[in-house]
Amino acid sequence: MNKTQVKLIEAAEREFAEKGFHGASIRDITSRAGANVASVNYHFGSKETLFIEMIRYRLEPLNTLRIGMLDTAVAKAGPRPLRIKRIVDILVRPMVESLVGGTHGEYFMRAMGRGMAEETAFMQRLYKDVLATLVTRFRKEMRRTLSDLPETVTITCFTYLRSTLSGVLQIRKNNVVLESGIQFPDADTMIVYITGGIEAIVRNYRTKNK
Amino acid sequence: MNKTQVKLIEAAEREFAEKGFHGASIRDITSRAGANVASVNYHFGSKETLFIEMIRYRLEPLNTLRIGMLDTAVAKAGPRPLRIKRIVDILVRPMVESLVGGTHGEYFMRAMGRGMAEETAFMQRLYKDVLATLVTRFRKEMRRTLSDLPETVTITCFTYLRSTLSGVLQIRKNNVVLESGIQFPDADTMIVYITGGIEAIVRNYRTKNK
DNA sequence: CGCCGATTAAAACAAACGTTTGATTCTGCT
DNA sequence: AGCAGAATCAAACGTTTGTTTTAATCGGCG
Repeated sequence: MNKTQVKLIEAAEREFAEKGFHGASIRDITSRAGANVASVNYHFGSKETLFIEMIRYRLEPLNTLRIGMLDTAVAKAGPRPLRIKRIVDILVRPMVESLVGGTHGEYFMRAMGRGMAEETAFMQRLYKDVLATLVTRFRKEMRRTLSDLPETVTITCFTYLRSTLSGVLQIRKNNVVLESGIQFPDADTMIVYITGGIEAIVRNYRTKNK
Repeated sequence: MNKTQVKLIEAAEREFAEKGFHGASIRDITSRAGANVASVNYHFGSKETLFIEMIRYRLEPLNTLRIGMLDTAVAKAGPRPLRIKRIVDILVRPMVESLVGGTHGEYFMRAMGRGMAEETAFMQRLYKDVLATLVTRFRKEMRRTLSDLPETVTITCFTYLRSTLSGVLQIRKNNVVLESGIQFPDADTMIVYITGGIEAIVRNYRTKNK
């Protein structure tokens, strides 16, 4: 990954974040990066691949970090399954904190959120390339924690977790639509919210089928 | 709203749902509607206005319904503030059930979800036209329920509620990205989840500041 | 029928899009 | 210095975009 490629990726983050995949043009991106129009196609082959590589560039280290954290947590817990809150924490915190921290984080997350909301076709590729391992790994762990419940419940919980995450990702710091008093999320509250939601679903299921 | 206009709106719902605002073209929409390319500009003035009118067409009745339900609930409760679950229920159920019910609902919701994720500029108009009243009304009610807490907590709760909602809206019945075992949400579980999340935030705040 | 405003149809519009080309410059190595 | 391969550049490619224009058609009313 050379200098121009990184400049292009960083420009792409901002443009995709602000305009979405279709809304941002290669000319916007390259001129922001101070590069030639042809540079995207030269270095990445296509606009789609640029998007994918942009995701991979930030998400791959993040995901290995998360899987690492999950592994050590599991190792430390021994035979006991992890608590819901722990799983959610590992899944959410590194992501949100990288979002609040560095300048790029915010743009990247929104770019990803919008891209995932927008596209259908080529997102399969992104899923298989960068997300599949993470999702199955975390779902397996969640399954172990909720082993007494049917799998559908686990899936439901995971669906809401993902929806909340992707919904939150799309919030921009100076929100336009939601204008009056939207609050940029911090990791702690978000974990509390998601965990609370999941535990409520579990509780609800248990009392209904006891 | 004449026949052609309705046909255009229904076609727009599907196209916008499947391709997003920028991804769907006027030619896609008109040819699906069996109308001429010029019809959108003749009847609605522009692609953007078509989108706005499409939202208004479905959302306005839904919102008056929701505000009506909230009013009667408040009237019945008398001086007592509504419970969180009640507020969430009224906000979520009519929406999700119109989504699961009629054929159009699903497309419309996804179209809205994607549109809101995509756009920045002209969504302000949509917000002021169709969403503002609803949001402030419900937030006022939530504020009354959580009156012992600082307003920032209410805002936080409402932010997560909105994020979850918008995240869930974007789920498509046959999901591609999330492929293996995503579950289309039902109103009940969704209400349980959101309420559980909000109550967890509230609980968390109270124990920290007791 | 004959007229008129409303609607539809086909064609053309300029602008913007992603991508390709071919020449030019830059870079590292012998 | 001189060469080869990589990178950059301006220019142009063919499409597609939203929108406009102009002519044809429709529907109701006197």
